[in-house]
Amino acid sequence: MLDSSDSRTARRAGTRGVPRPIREGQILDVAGRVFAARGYHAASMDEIAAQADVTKPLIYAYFGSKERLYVACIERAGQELLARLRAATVPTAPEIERLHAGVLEFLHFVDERRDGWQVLYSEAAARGGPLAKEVASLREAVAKMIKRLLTHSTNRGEPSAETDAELDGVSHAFVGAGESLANWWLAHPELRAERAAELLMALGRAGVQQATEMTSTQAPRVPQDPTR
Amino acid sequence: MLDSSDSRTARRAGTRGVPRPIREGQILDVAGRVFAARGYHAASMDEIAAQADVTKPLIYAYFGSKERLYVACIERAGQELLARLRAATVPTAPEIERLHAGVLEFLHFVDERRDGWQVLYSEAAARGGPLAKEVASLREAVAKMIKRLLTHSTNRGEPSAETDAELDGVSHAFVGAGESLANWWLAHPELRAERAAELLMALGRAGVQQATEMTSTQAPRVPQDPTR
Amino acid sequence: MLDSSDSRTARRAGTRGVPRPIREGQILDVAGRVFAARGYHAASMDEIAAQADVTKPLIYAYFGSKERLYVACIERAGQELLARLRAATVPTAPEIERLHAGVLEFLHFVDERRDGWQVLYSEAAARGGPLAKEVASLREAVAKMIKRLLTHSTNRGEPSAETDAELDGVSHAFVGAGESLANWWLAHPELRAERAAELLMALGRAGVQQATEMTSTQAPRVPQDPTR
Amino acid sequence: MLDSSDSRTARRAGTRGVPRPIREGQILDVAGRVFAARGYHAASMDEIAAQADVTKPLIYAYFGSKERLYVACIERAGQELLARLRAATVPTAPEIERLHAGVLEFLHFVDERRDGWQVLYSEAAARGGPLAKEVASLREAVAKMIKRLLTHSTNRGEPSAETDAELDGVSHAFVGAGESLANWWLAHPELRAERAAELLMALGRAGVQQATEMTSTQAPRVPQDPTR
DNA sequence: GATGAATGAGGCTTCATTCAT
DNA sequence: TATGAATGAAGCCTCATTCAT
Repeated sequence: MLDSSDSRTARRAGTRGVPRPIREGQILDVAGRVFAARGYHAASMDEIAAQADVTKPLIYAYFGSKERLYVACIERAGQELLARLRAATVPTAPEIERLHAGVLEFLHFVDERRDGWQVLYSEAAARGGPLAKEVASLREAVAKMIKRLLTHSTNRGEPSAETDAELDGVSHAFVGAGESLANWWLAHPELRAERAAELLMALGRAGVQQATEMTSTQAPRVPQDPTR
Repeated sequence: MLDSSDSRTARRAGTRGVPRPIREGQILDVAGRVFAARGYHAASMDEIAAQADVTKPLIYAYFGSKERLYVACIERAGQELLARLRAATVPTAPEIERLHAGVLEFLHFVDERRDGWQVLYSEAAARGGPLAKEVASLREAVAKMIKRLLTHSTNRGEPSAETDAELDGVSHAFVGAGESLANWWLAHPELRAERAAELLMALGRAGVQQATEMTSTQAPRVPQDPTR
Repeated sequence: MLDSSDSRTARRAGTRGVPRPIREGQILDVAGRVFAARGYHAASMDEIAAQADVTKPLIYAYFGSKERLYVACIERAGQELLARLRAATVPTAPEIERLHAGVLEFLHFVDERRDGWQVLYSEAAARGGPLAKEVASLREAVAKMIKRLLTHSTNRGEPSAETDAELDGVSHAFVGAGESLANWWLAHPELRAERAAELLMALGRAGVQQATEMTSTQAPRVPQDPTR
Repeated sequence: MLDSSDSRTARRAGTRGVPRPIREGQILDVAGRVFAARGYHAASMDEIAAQADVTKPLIYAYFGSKERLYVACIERAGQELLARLRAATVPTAPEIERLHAGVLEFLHFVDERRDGWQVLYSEAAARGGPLAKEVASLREAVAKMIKRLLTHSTNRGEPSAETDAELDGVSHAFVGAGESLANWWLAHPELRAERAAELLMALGRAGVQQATEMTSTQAPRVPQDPTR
């Protein structure tokens, strides 16, 4: 299945004496690629070691376990994503523009760092173990960012507990929409990033609208048909 | 040593002579639960067999392989979901109401058949093998349904190729929004299904709006701020 | 690996009420074919049952075990071979002609009953278990027939113990030559059976010659080059 | 329960840090013995590992699979046999002497390396898979050597296509005779190797004679009785 | 005379992980 | 800083065989 590259026979190039941080970087790069390509469970330390041109004991010396290696990958990609989102959404701009900028930045991240993105997304739904937690908490972080944007853009005092839950819901829905669109987009590059962002923004604006209604009046349960 | 929880001594009740279709049902039930709880890779045939109170060879006799068992689970849950969606969205109603009914039905499905839903969602993003394919094709089916709703609700002839791609994108975004909201909702049952559906519908309406613009005029790239 | 003919799903034609001896015959035919094609170990009762259009319990009712089924196959083929050899080598003819007739009959048997032959030969060399014994004893029987032919054709009283061992050796060598030629011949049918028999006979005559020398004088250890 | 022969408790001496080539040798030795004793299918990796005082994963790391381990055994024994045959049959000697030397060397090989020989012979006839192929191709190699000896000893230009096939047949017959005699001989060591070789040589000389006739004139179909 | 349902046992293979240098 | 050698545990799968009708 893995070609003929038996991990035992793999001729190692034998780069020795590389300083630790650099090696860690190399390893994380490869690990990210492999995890993205195969998913956590199906990825094997053997393959990662072979592709990183390093022996397994070294990986264990540096990362301790497969799980910790995986977490390190997620962390790296996740922190980068968060940082880019933060940097892109300067607080002085109007909320709607911040959202737009964030969405665009997200799409760029996905585009540029396919592997990083896939590793984040691929196990997003996997259950069990502490693996899911790591990813889930990242989604939570992004959802929180979105929620803040939604809330702030309609500043009318503290939302009620019920309204707060609904805001959470909308945020998660929006995050999911972004993920799903991003994944579809990876397979359909004919759509320009700006246009893809537009599509998402349409949903975002709907979210803001919804949020506005929710925080102002008790939202009507059956809104009249807007297409009328 | 006498601990009855020894995995090697797993107590089998030993119901014998059960007709095949019934056994298959039992097994699928259990398998769905286990796959949902652990994910495909982490689930073990041993655990499924033990919980189904059956020996592994029987499962292999009936389903052939772990993968085929998994596919059977997906198929069952997926077909049920699709059927319910189709039944819920009677073609005579206005598009927006059909969407609303579909969304509601989806949430009910998720609520009633947590396992069925989780098994569908859990590996949605996993890479490799025919496993992802099965799930992906199901998503595609749902996305197609959504797209049809979006398109029909704005009847203005054939969309251009570019517009068509955008409709695809919106549909997938919407599907992702629904999945994500559903998953969040499972952990936050304080929100009533009707309200959750409302939240999604807000996004859906935005999608319709977007679709309307796209199919009528060449959509303006930078729509004016709706909050103004 | 076995096409899609899962033994569980195989639609049985459902011939019921067939008298036992006939069913046994059918089963033996199929079993012979399968054993010949796959070898004893690789052949599975499932496949035999499926191909014989019978359920496994029936085979067990009739033959008791896989091993006994195999032995039955060997026995049937072996007895037939021995019977044909005996019938072909009428005792009144000169020894050399009897040998020739036997060789020819053997080749005909191999030709007509490929499966029967293969099942005899295929495990001829396998070690372990009582399986090898069955085949080995058959070879022994044939070797003894050969030896008798060799001995009788050079009647000069009782051979010494040492000479007797050598006669055994020659006989086994001749049997092996026949088997090997037969197997080669199956893949090279361009050679007519009569001609193949001729080839073997050349070796046989050499055996007789050797036997003659052995039983008459003390055979010279280094015979002069006959090509000179 | 405290029986030390519990297969689950198989005492491993635990020699660690043995260089790979040496371990490979040890493993091949054991594997050859086990394959020879049980045949390919009946041999179990568990037994081989236990007898080699090594764990299974090591064997898999070094050989990849049961089949490849088997092939490695065959290759080693086969290459040794071929090498010895080549070394023994120096090209300067007359053909008949080369044949004699080869036969003797073969018997010595069988005698000294019982296991090596048995592993070569045991599955000689087994059907299916690449296992048979490996052995078959070795037989072919030996048959070719024999054929060359037969052909060269009767130098009369190119044989016709028909004659060529017959030469092939004779060669295979001779190979089979040798195998069979060798196997019989292993159980009857009272015969000295030189004498056993003599027996085979008698057949060999017959082969040469036959070859001579074939390549000179159109061989008579019914040669007169040589015992006359 | 025949079967659908079921199992105990065991085989091959792979994986994450460690030891000793 | 790095590795060659090695393992415990567990997973998937298949097989010959039986029970109950």
